Amino acid sequence: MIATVLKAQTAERVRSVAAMLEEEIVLGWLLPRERLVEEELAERLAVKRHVVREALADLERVGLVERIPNRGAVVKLLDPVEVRQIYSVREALETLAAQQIPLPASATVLDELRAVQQRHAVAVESADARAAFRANMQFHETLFGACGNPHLVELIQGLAQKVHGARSITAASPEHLGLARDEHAAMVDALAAGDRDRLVALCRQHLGPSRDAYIAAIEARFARPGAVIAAPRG
Amino acid sequence: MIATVLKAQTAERVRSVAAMLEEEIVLGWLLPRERLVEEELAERLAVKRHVVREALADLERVGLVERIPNRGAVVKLLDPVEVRQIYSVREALETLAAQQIPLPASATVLDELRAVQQRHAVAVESADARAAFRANMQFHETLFGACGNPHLVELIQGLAQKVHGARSITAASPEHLGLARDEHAAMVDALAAGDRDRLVALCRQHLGPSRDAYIAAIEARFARPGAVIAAPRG
DNA sequence: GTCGACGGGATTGTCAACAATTATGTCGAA
DNA sequence: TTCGACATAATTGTTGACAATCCCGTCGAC
Repeated sequence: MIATVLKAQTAERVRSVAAMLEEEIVLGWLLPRERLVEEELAERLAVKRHVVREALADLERVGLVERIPNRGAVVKLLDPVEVRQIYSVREALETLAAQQIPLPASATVLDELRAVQQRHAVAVESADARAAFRANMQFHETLFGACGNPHLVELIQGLAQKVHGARSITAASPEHLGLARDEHAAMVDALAAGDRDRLVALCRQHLGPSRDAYIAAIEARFARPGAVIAAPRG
Repeated sequence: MIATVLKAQTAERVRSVAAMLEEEIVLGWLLPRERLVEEELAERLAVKRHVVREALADLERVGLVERIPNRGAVVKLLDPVEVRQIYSVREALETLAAQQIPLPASATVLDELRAVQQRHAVAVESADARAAFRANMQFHETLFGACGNPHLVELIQGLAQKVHGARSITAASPEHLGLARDEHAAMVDALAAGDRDRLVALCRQHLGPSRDAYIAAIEARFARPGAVIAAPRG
């Protein structure tokens, strides 16, 4: 949990701190609505306060964190409506990307994908949530990166980041991790076989469980007394 | 061209400065590859350097500006490949949004749209590029905002911002502005008539001219000697 | 003449002290 | 007890000074 940044330009340290905080959020170390105090984080991560400040600003832009002037930052909790909206766009974008991947996939892509998938499987096996998270991210980056449009990939990743706050539920659950691993394997098969319809369908299915688990968790664990549980929507 | 920010929280001042720089880029005051010196901007906009710094970080994240460590920021120039990629995604997202707008559009939306369109028409008539730009932005925000998914709208706006750097070509051209005005009018008609196919087609068509003008301008005016003109793609 | 060392100037990056703001706790009066 | 005024602590926001870095022109050695 200790930062390993000794000599680096600030920009990199900021990214590093932001990434670290993001992981802590995904892994459930930092829970929604939890306060993020600048000085405390600065000391814990062994950086100066202004670096933490910039990192928090970044995370706010991404949508993982909420900042209120003069009051500080907290881990953002999405309400179910927002989650559904985000997943709706994710589905459209990932479908779009999947449709543009040249099939059958190149050996380069397949090799890298299989390597990453291997790491993911190992991480799942050993219940290493952090490693699983990283491998999972890299799997999707590689997969969608194959579509050839970096700007599309950027959007897909940005949307994935937004719902990271809810990830702590699925990121540690063995069933979810195992399911994800199997679905990844199926995607690689579809890529190799050049079966576009199956690939697209798999990408779409892949989103469902995490979305539903997230929404369920919000309603079960983080619901505010008096908070309105909104109706489903597009 | 003078900032009118007297008393405000820093966050707002940062947004204000970022918006001002964005406009100067769109209007051609700041050209691609032009340097953005922090102290100079700070003095010109009557804010502290630290505010300019944050604003530049924002614009970098958006993609309007490029920052190199220890060397500062410059207005980013997209190459034709990137422009095509971005417009490709824009088309997909705007189509998606247009398909989700409830038809026929509500009176509220139509009224606001017509009001904004009116302002846009006036601005075009009087060749007020800045007002036209603002009205244009607001028109699209209102239009796509009607789809009901704020996250989708956010993505659409973000992509539009990315290509602002090239906007200086079309933002001042009377033909382009006039064409945009007419197309906006047609969109409002389609919305009122509940003609989804026409609406979607119009949104798609609306993107073409600015994209082509941008690419042409890049190749004609900003091409680097020795720069490779890439083939069309995606 | 070309190349590398060197220095000055311009610009960005870093920092810690200070100011401003908000939250929290205490006390007294009704 | 309950409420509000006030003081105090915790935290964020702001600033200017200083350090580090890079660009560029100059000069000297080969």
